[in-house]
Amino acid sequence: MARSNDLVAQMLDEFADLLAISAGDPFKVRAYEKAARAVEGYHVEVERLDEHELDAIPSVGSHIARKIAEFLRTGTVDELDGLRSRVPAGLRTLLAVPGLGPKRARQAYDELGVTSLSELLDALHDQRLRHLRGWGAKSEENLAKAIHEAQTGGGRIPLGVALGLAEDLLEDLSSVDHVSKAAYAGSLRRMRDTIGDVDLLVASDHPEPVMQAFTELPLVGRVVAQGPTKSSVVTTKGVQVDLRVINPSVWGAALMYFTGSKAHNIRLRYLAERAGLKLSEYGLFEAGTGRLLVSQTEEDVYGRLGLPWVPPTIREDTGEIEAAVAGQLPQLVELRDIRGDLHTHTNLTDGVAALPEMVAAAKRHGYRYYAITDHAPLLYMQRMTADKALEQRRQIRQLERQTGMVLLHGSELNIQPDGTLDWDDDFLAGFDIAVASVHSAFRQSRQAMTARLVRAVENPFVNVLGHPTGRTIGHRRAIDADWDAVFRAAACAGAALEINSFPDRLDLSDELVRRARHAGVKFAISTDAHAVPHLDYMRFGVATAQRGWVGPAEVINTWPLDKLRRFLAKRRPARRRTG
DNA sequence: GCCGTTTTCGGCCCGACTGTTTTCAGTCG
Repeated sequence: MARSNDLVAQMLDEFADLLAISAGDPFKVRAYEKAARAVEGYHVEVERLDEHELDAIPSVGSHIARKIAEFLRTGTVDELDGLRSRVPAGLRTLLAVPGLGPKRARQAYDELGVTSLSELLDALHDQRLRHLRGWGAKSEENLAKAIHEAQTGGGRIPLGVALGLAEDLLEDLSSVDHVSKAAYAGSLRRMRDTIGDVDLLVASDHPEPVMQAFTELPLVGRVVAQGPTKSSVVTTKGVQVDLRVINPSVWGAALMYFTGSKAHNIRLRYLAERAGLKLSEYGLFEAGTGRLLVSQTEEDVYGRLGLPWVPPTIREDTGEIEAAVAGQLPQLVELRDIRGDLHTHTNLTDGVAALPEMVAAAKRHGYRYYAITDHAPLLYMQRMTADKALEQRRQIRQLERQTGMVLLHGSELNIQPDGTLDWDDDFLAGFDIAVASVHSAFRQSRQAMTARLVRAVENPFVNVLGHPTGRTIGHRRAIDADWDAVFRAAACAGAALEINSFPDRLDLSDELVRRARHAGVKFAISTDAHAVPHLDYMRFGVATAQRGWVGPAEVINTWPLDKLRRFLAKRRPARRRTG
């Protein structure tokens, strides 16, 4: 089930949204948002805390602590119910439209009675919004575009959400009688960045009770179809989940079939056909006699086709079959290869955990080294200063001595529209590592953006280009640049490209990763963690790297420390003594 | 609503960008 911290954070976010729509005190709105982030990232499950302990969470005071306690006790909060009754249901969903905030959502409701996305689309269609104060034709046009983009995102859900849901469901299913194996398949197992519906596979000799249990799970909102071996449901949150129950003896063939991709399966069946065989979800058979040859494990089936087992993350028919036939499947980077995280934040800027907590968590992950890369001054809202950075460096050195862990003091710099960065060279030279990222002016022309990124990666102090395209999945599209030119420049200048593991970023994307490889760039797979639980996102970044066919040698944070240090240092001019 | 070695009251993330406004409001990061 969902972590209690996430449920509480959702509750507080709803509080903040409804207050904002009700034109409440903006500082109060922010207080709820801040508390939501603090709870979400808090290292202890809030359901285990009493009101006094809740109050001790930074950014949670006595009032919010009381509301959290009420929520955990009763499942709701009186004051929130009151707010809900005063704000039309549906109005809140409009805040998810990029570019539409609480003020304008409220205005559309007050003056046009708009309470839902479909009513907003009607109003757009009738050109009624442009007559409201502060609106015009251009705002209508931008809004229509934003809605269109969000919708053609296609109802797909981010990998991280789908995986969490699948794991919750599998945990429930595994405890059902007669279930011998349970796994997720489909695009989720291939770790695509977004997932259409969740495919689950269960091995059992008694399918009916398993199906019955599945359709009665608490997460199920609606049963779309229910049969003895296949059922489809829609969860309470609107995600479609398909379950297939198969005999344990055909596990391997079924898992292959339901993992896909469709294109990969078609190629395999073609290979089988040419060898006088027939491949289906029930196994690999002799075409003439129909005799079953293999079906139990994926390795068995691939093996009988004359192929090594193909990792699910590359089963897209983009060359993996040919490589497998030739015995040249790439060695892919694995989570266990990762020796450290090179992009993380603390509460010195917009993280929610203090430096010692993050370092302790990194140590629990078994990392050999760990970089702290808080934001730099040009992201004004973070109020970073040189003094703060130096004080943090002092603390880091002290923590290194205390924990015996190798800590790299870094910074996440801001790439300005002209490609320049925060701080001067002397100050930059004091950092162990610098990640440079675009945080503003996302809509420059391709030419300007390319020049901007190239200038940034060519800066001798820049080691990693952070979340290179700036996309947030389902929300903001990638910036426009000549990526091949950027990749060439990065490879030439010795700057690594980040594969940001945050599930709504996954940036670079698998496709761009593959292109970047061809330019010979190195990668840094990092979490961009803003809280302790975010460190677990590493697996999403690793999966994205795998989808891009990346091997461990190409990933700088699989390297031993001395090799990593040489990579980080080699581009820098000899450091001038600054006294 | 949260928070505090300048404050228990009075601040609170600050600037860019966009489109609308004839001087600024809303949204975003």
